[in-house]
Amino acid sequence: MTAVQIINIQRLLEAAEYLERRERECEHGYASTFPSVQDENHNRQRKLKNKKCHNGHNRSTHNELEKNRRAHLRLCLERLKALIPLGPNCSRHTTLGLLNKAKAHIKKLEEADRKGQSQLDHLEREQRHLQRQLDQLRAGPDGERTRADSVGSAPSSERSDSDQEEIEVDVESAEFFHGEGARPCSTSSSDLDDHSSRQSTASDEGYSTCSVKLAFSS
DNA sequence: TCAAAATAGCCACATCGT
DNA sequence: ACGATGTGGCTATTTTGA
Repeated sequence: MTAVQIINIQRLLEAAEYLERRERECEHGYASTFPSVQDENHNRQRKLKNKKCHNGHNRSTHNELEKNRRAHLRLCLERLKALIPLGPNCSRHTTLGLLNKAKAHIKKLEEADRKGQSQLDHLEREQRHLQRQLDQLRAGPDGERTRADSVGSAPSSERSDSDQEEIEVDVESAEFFHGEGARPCSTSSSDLDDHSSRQSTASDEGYSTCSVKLAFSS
């Protein structure tokens, strides 16, 4: 089906809608304009003042607009419903209940985000601390080797066994956080079934833990 | 340019059906 | 009790015509 055919069908539907509305409005003594030609006749019609309606809206048009507005509200509510966990008895929810659940869910997400950020800060501080320790160990007790940029270079053959051991331990801890810490609030993440928020959280954590791993495994 | 008219959108209330 | 709908009123914005 081509785009032109789709447009034609769309116009047919609009025409049918118009005829139906026209027929309905004739019963009440009003007349509405065809939507697509409304723009063309816009100026001309503006000049013809509607004497039946002092505010320019006839009743059925106003009702249609109001129905559309409420349909849009319902659609938004349905979309909202799809985004929040509704629990076991999700068959029937009032509008008020749904909005309250959404509010609680947003609060929970904000709290999870705050905790995740806090853990990220803690891990970054720990990383800096361990990096300093590593630099000190490489420099040695006499301070002869002071190359701070030797972390990213190839492993030296003169590295001591204790250095090697500590690096391996750090890599393990980094791996642990990469696997387990990707979702820092794992205790509460089981009930967060919002895919988008989970994705964003996981990706953020994944990025940070990746940097931790790179710093230690090089 | 500006006042008046037209239009769009929101809200509250009433009523009806489930 | 709750949702859907009709209705009138109000305000902000846009359009029109002098």
